Amino acid sequence: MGENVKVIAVVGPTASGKTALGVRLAELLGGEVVSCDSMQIYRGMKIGTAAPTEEEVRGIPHHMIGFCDPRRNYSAADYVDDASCVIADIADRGKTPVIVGGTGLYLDSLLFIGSFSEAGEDPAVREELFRIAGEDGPSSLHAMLRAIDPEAAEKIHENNVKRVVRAIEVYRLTGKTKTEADREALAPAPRYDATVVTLDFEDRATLYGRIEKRVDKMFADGLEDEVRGLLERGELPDSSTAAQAIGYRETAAMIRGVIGRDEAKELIKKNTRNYAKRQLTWFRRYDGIKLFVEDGGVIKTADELAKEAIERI
RNA sequence: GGGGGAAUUCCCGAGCGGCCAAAGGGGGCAGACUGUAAAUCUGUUGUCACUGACUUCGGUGGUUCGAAUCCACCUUCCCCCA
Repeated sequence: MGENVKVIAVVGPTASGKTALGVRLAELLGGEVVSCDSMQIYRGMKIGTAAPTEEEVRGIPHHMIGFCDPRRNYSAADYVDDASCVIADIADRGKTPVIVGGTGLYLDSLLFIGSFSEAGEDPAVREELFRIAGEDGPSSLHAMLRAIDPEAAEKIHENNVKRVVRAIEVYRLTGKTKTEADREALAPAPRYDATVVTLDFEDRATLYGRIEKRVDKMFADGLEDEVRGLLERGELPDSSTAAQAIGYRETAAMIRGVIGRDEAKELIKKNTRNYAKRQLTWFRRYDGIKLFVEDGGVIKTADELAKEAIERI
């Protein structure tokens, strides 16, 4: 994987039309799609993650979708390892990798962070640290971090227990502070020659309307059955990353009778809106090509967007 | 027809004479993000000429140095008796 491998990345909030644009770009450029989505990774989670369908794919090969057991907790580091191989392979065959997805951390990791530190994960350490936070309060845990890595403590809010835990975990595992480990892991140069195309909306209400429609469609397409199946096969344990996915956690709660159907639907819509907002915030920092999906209130087609993008590459 | 209760900032909801532009929650908006990331967390949310001023707590009029808080009437809603 040389730095001169050219890739194009299509990013944007959920329901912005990334899939169609990605496919169209792949058609126009002679490429294959590499998904960058932390939940489409998992097997058997098609409807709720809006994974591209047979019809949407239009014969373009798609990678990094539906291959991981949902009981397994995939990570950003796993993604970089796997996606790098896929991209190298596509490039070797003389085709253009088109990265399509909405998971900011995965995209950053793949495109801009050289490598991860050698510090993996240790469930036992995490459990212990979470216990401390639970019993003595988040500030105690944060104080622990401050003692070993003041710089990280400065950056991480004490209430953000997950991150405080990770920072201490890195130290426990490697003897190096998180700050040191991250510094070492940063590569001097990005690993690809990447062009990032960011999708956005002039009017947020348009996006929200699309989200609403998409969620209704998911239910109509059988989201409930999909989730029930996962639950019955024991493939969606509460502790799994997959069980955190929007649409799945609410539907699971509905199936268990914790919330009603309408409530579940509304919750999914709201959570998806909030998620879309976070994605927008993340993607705003990228340089590259910014495309608005609408033009004076009219939604552009994938073809129009693709041509606009190619012109500006 | 009679009796009782309630109207609070986008929503729910506390406040019951000064410390109230008004707790808390929800929602919205903005931000952070290096192995859980569709996760996790932070800030902000009446207006402005913003360490201060101005307009808000159903409406009108009172009481008071001072009212979202007390009184009168009006409007709307809820409950009980008929």
